[in-house]
Amino acid sequence: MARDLLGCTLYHQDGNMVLTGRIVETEAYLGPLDPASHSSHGRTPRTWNMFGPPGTAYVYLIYGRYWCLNAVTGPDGFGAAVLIRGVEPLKGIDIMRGRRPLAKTDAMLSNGPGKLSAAFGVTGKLDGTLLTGSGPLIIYSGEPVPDAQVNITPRIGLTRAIEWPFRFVVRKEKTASRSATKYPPRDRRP
DNA sequence: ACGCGGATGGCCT
DNA sequence: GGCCATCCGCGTA
Repeated sequence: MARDLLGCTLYHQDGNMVLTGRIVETEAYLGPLDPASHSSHGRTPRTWNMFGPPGTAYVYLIYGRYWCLNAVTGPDGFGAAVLIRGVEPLKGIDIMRGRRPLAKTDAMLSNGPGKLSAAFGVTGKLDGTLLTGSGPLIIYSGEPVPDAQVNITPRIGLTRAIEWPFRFVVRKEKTASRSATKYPPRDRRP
């Protein structure tokens, strides 16, 4: 699912504003047996919606400042999700600029999980909403990204299971998050 | 390009 | 009390 979410569209209707972007970087969290997954500590108040049905948004606060958006991908009650790590801004760029005035380029508006949430206005209010329906936050299919354009690397920012190759990046994307060039391209299959 | 440190607050033991 | 799926600015090259 992390692989196939590349190229999909992130859509957010925020009041009377519409923001969209193309997903260019994702990270997989495999559920309770994945030591880096929030779900590995069981269903707690914070991780409640990570155990929801597939298509649920799991939005959590990290380091007290930044919201991170995940799409639940596992079966209801299982606790697998994909972190959306990078988006190429498409619509509503002026709104995003107003929210992230320090961004030097359009790409830097949303090339990171905390950045894209800030640019799109995604907060904990959207935790638990359905991404596959007609709600304010939607992910829908877009132009598929061919395998030749997909890099697979270890995940980023973790303290456990850091070598697992579950990060997926559209190659040569300026909107990939930090450390996009840190890891060389690998086999396209984990 | 890369590494470091500070900000900052909720969650879990 | 100790994490943390982060970001930014500043230092060194």
